[in-house]
Amino acid sequence: MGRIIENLNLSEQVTNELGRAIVAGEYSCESGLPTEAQLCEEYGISRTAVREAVKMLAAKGLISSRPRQGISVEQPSNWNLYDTSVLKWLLSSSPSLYVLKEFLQMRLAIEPEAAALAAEFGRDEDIDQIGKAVEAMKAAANDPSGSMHDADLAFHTSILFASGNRFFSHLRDFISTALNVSIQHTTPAKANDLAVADDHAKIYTAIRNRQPERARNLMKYLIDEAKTFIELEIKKQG
Amino acid sequence: MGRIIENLNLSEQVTNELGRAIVAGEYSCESGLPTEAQLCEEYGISRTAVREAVKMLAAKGLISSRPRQGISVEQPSNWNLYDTSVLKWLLSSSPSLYVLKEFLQMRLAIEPEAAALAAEFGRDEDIDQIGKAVEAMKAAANDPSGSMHDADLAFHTSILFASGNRFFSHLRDFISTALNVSIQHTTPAKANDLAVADDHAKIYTAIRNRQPERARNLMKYLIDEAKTFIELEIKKQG
DNA sequence: AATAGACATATTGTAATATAATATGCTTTT
DNA sequence: AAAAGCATATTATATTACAATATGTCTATT
Repeated sequence: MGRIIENLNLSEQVTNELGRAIVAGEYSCESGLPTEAQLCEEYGISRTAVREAVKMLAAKGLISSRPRQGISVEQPSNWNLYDTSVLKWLLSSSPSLYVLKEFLQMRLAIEPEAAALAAEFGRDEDIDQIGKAVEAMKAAANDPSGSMHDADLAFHTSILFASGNRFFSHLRDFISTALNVSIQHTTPAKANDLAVADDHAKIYTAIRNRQPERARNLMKYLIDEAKTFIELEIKKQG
Repeated sequence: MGRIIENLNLSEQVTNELGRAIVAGEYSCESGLPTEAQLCEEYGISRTAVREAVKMLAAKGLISSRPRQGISVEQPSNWNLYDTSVLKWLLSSSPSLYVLKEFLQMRLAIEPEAAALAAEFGRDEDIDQIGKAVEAMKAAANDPSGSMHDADLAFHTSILFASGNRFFSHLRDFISTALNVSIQHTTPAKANDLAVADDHAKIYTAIRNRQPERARNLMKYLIDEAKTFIELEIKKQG
């Protein structure tokens, strides 16, 4: 109420708040959600706004509503995890180290294959974009004001795009989120930045030289390192 | 499995129709969509229903709407391809052989890794489910009345589930859709059914015996065969 | 003539209210 | 005790009204 965050209109705000609450487990599958009328009162808004929020959450697989029965929470296995909002709500509620491990397992499946596809089928102009990202990483490694993080993101998303496969490209938000979480758990060792940039450059070169197997293996190695690091962290904490 | 209530309410019907039209390219990014008022008139329904449909489509990343500007179509790269509805609309409009190739590239990334994860971390009771699917495949191979297709689906989804990773499990609808499209393009060679069932059984055995690398490779081989077949088909037609 | 500001206008955003459809449980009937 | 029917709670749909917000046009000032 008091604080105004947002470009978001009313129903989007309610969607956010309800989505967060559902993913955080504040409403269970059994208990369900309050009725529309109750939600109206709770938020002090009209039924129109509530219903629009309900429809949006239903579109993301989080809830379903039926007459006389009310609004029920869908099983988590039906939630659309590849929806950016759902992912955001999930990260804001789960202990992120475990989610991070799941992220890395997915990245290990996706990214080496994407690199191989980019090397095999990628269009030259799309591969140029990977090169630009590598240059930006090198620059950021030398210049502390440059954003290594942004360049890193650009590198990985440009490879997904260069794969020429829509289903890979579309995972850019997913991978970006995974990288963001990764960063939060990685001690910023600026000294390594140049070595990291070099690892990335090697992948670019393999793609540029149309060496799918080499690109795949280098990418696999890159992510495996991060995974090993995280598994150590989990062992420490748990 | 097939709990399907084809009983769509009004806003869901409109969502379907508009979603299909958008994905089919009947509304471009530039032209945008008709105004809410026009849609009301076109479909002969109230603004409530139209707005709810618009909100659902916006939640799936297909459109966005702003005051005074109207409803605009988002760039296809923003569409949530991992939404079951969006996938359905996509398949109903695209030449499916090409989409099928993209599907298979994704499956080649996901499923071998999922099989390896299942072998490494899968819970025994989840692996049992894979075994049951294999038995069902064998039974269907001998008994023509049995559904090979359903058993095949169950096999692949149970491996995703046994991976223990939510992001893999959630791709079950995606993989199912891919398999369905595959089936449509595969000549039903009932004679091979027993051999096919045997290939699947080997993967199950590898997972059961906790051999991640073997499981990965066998699965890779299985999908690669389908991919090779499809690439031949594409060469024939194009 | 150029530019800032005011204003008209079209379109979505929000609200309020009314009625219909639909399940669920209770009651009545057999 | 089982079946039929009714009451009721809840979402589904429709209608109307007004608010908020951009966009373009017109006006006034320089």
